Amino acid sequence: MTVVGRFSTRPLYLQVKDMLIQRIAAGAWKPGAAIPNEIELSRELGISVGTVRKALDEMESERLISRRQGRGTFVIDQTSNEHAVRFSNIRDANGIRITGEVESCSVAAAAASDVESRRLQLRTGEPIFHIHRVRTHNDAPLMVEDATVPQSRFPGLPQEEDVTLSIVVLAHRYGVLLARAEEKVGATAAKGGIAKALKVAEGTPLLTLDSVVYAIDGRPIEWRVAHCHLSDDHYLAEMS
Amino acid sequence: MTVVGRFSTRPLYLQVKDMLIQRIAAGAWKPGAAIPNEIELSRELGISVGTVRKALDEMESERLISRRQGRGTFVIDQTSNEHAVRFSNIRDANGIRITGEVESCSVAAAAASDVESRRLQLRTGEPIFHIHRVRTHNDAPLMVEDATVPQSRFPGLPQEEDVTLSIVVLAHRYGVLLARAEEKVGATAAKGGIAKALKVAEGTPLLTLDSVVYAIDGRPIEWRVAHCHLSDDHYLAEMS
DNA sequence: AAGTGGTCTAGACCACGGA
DNA sequence: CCGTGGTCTAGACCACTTA
Repeated sequence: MTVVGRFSTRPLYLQVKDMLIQRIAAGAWKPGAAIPNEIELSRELGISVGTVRKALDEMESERLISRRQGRGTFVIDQTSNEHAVRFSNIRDANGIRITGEVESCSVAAAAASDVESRRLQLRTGEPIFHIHRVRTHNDAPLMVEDATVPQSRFPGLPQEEDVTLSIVVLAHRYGVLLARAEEKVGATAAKGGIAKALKVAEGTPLLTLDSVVYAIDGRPIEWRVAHCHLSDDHYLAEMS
Repeated sequence: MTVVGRFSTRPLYLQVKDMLIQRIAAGAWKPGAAIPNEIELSRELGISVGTVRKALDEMESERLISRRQGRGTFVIDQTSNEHAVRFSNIRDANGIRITGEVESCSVAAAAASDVESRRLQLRTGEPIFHIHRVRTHNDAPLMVEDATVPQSRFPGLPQEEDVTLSIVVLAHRYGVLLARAEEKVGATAAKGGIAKALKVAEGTPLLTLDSVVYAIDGRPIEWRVAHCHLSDDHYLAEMS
């Protein structure tokens, strides 16, 4: 039996949450698998069920687990279709989130420039990867994107053949749990290589997305600048 | 003493929440005022403190109240600067949400067209108001917007001199509590009257916002189409 | 010091899902 | 039927704010 919280002022339920998050990130339970029930967890930790419940409730609201009455509590599979697109606000005509399919892709190692280190909260010169992608949807060009990620979080990335993956799936493979993203949206005129890649005339208005994805520890994981040409698709922001 | 929940299967804490929301919408407590403490509410309703607490926790997450340890629980003032801009994703250079200042404004009564009735979940022909506004920020044109609201929710609106108000403040005056909004974002080229109003050349890429604001009962309150020219400002979407 | 919300406990019973 | 999470209770003590 593990007793938590004896020497910390951090609320017990947050300590429980921290510990469970760590266990999930470490892969103690596979995605989709059930975790021990409330009673069992409370016994294991030597605390009350209500405290475990509060930790689990918060984790559910952060999309780390899914709880269903009568069935149990399950680790969410971040790589599933449903969750892999959670940081894309682009939706098809049916309102389904899409990311498109990667048509071409290239990776290069580099040192962080001033602006890159600022957006990713690194020191200038820290090693990073640049990932360039062209995405299509229904065989039509959808977007051109340039992503930057810190090498420290994705060691050995260029060896992987997985740079076509969405950041959600990629982060999952490297044991990074994602929490949220911020995306600046703008309108600019297509020009040069971007117009060519998207097969539109120069001057066509494009949606530009400048987004940063943050891990559960609050640190930035990916900075991405994308230029999109949306035909049957649209960008949908939700506010509450 | 009021006893709730005897003849309903709806969870007690949701009934409590419903009742408190109704009281707030009815103006039983003024914005910014403290509501009775947990113990008092639980005694008044003849239920446990934990149940009251669960209702209040949900209401806080929906921005209806604000709770502060040692002070009390307060009704949020939706008309305050902080909350009046909550459905605008446009931010200034400092990252502060802005809506701009209304430069010109006009209102007209009309019957809902097909598309309007669809977006606002009305029947075609139901009475609506059209509100046209031009907004500036720092003396530069910011956006041209056309809003549509159902007359049923805002009886006698044209008599008011308040059509320059944001939908959040307006809804508050008519006893409507807002919950969330959805906004389609696109990029189009400026033309005609819109280019003139925004003082930009024809063909300039503009951000178009097509948004619907929903009340706490889930029904649409406002449909708005805006064309924005953002110079020092930007549009920021947050995802989680 | 008094009053508030925040945390934590240790139960009880209910609603749901699957065997 | 059993096991799960969901609701609800009735307390205790703590941390914070204000007077």
